[in-house]
Amino acid sequence: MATIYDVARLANVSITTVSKVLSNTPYVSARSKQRVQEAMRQLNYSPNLAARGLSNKHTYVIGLIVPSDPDTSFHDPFLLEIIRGVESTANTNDYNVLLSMSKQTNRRSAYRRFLHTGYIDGLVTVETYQGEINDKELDEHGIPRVSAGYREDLRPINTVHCDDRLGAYQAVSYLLSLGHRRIGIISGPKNFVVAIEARLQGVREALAEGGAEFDQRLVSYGDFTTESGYRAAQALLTLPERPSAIFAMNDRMAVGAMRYAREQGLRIPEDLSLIGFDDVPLTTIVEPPLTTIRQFPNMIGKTAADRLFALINGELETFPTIVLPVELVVRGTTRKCV
Amino acid sequence: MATIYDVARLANVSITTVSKVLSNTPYVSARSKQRVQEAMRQLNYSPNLAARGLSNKHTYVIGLIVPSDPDTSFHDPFLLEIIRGVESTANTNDYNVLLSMSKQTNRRSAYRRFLHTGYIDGLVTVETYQGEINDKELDEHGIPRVSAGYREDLRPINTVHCDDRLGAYQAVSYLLSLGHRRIGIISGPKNFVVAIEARLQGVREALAEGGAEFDQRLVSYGDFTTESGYRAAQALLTLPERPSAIFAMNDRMAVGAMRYAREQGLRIPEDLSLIGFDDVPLTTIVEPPLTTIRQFPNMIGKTAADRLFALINGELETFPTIVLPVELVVRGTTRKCV
DNA sequence: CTGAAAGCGCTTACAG
DNA sequence: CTGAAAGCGCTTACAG
Repeated sequence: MATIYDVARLANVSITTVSKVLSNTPYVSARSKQRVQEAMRQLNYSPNLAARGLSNKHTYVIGLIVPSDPDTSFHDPFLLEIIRGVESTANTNDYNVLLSMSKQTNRRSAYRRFLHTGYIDGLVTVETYQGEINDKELDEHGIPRVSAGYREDLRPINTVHCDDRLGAYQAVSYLLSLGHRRIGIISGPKNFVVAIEARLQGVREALAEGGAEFDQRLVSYGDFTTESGYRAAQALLTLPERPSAIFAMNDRMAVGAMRYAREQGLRIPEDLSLIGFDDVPLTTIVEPPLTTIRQFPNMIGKTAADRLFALINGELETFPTIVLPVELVVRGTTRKCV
Repeated sequence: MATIYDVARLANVSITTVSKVLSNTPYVSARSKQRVQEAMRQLNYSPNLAARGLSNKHTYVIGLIVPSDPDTSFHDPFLLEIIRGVESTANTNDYNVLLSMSKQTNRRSAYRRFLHTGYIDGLVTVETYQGEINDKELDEHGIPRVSAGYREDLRPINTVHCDDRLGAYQAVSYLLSLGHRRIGIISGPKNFVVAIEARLQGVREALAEGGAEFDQRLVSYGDFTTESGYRAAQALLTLPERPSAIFAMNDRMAVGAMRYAREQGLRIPEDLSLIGFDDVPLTTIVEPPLTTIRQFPNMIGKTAADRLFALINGELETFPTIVLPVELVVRGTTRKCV
């Protein structure tokens, strides 16, 4: 592998000059510049990033910490899109991304490897359950960081997520517009970092606006798995006065609910309307395809990375939470209440 | 951040000595060793990897290049498991992993960033379509590399994948044992790197052994998406003498086939048996749950990383293809032929 | 067992 | 505009 010395020798200049054309400094003669560039091409030269980082204090890599509890694998497609978003904008900025999916127990060591070894310039974290990320530790370290995806507004800075409140509001408003009055809610778990509270708030607002009442008995809690959706639907549909529609806080639980309803001989959407959240590929695989609230995980990843680079470059000291749009996608599981 | 100088000063030794205890060299007095360790703890010291790498020629990071064509997102859960496997064994070896999911067009620059910047000690690649990876370029570079997952045996070294032939053999043998004689095959695309040929070979062997004939008209080609499975099933089920069972080369196509069959009023498994490949979560979400051939992507990732470290450490010069087990998982879509 | 010194490949004041 | 020199934080012969 060619080094800066090889280039300098071939171009007949000093390594300082080579370094200057590398960093695009203005004060280099056109002649030197051209010769250096020619030499670089001939030698197929790329600067060694470790060396550059050592003198630079920039490593040109960011860390990406994502949860990987196999039990929460429900979010795979969503998660993968976030990763992909981060990765693609990192690439366009000539940055590499170091990935950590370590389990809870290894989290600490992931931090160590990432932070204390001087390997990264910044960090984006995707959180699901509370307590996964140690804010204090990270803040003390002082590394630029942005939190992407699920995170609730515990910390109203440097985070980007979708408009959870609005999504839930749209879902319930739509059901109300179809004439549904008794609307069951399948919520996510309370210790989940995803904005359960924000979504419930959206539900309440829609209900209030539609002149319907929020009934706590119509709220059932799941853990985002299909099975928990099945059980939650069971609780909801065996109520004395069963709901005519259900809004589930993710698609998988909606699918679980769908299965339970079917087993009970309920037709969808004739006897029960159903609406999910996320818009993962699964929604168009089930029959009928699931009406849902779409999120844009790729955009979440891109935005997070973009802001992180602003932080790293000092263009930003901090930034207020960025809330990304959601949209209602009407498919086959919703229908007028009869 | 503390440096090796800080530690040396505090422990009252030279940095050489600190470096020695860091690398666990035997010839250090117990006393020095203890003092150094104490100092490291007090300062919360971690060696700077860029510096170490610079003098070492080891960076302690491996690259992971995976395909990310949105169109092939079908493999997400499978892919994520491979990534997770690689990452976890990298971690236990104190290695970090640099991820690249660049699109085809950016592939080259991913290589550049990874290889020519001296950032990685080794590489694991996950390939899907032919031509995604430039073997020649990589071989010339001479970096240790292993290919994981889908890759066909074009290059019978340094690759790890599942036993494609056996999987297909098991699927078809099972259908034969249920009395099926006319068995439709929904194959993957021919330009896919996955071992389509090996699987077709397994099909032929099973058929021969069962005294049935291989009929090319019963083979339909899809591209691994649900939609292509739907269309392939259409081709197969409108044949003059329709098959009583179908083996699809992935679960998504099997699900597409399921949908088409249903639309035609065929009951599953009463009128048509169906068997997939991979065993992704989807299999247990559809109704009835899909009989399939299970792969172990996490193990593929782990094994690939493990072998890569052997390559990096010089314990191995090269290794012959590692073929991992598969297993038949009987669920609800297969039944005796009547 | 211990440490001074050179070197890994770059960048950045600094002097010319 | 150009280049000699110091320094980034480590490791590794080498001499003691």
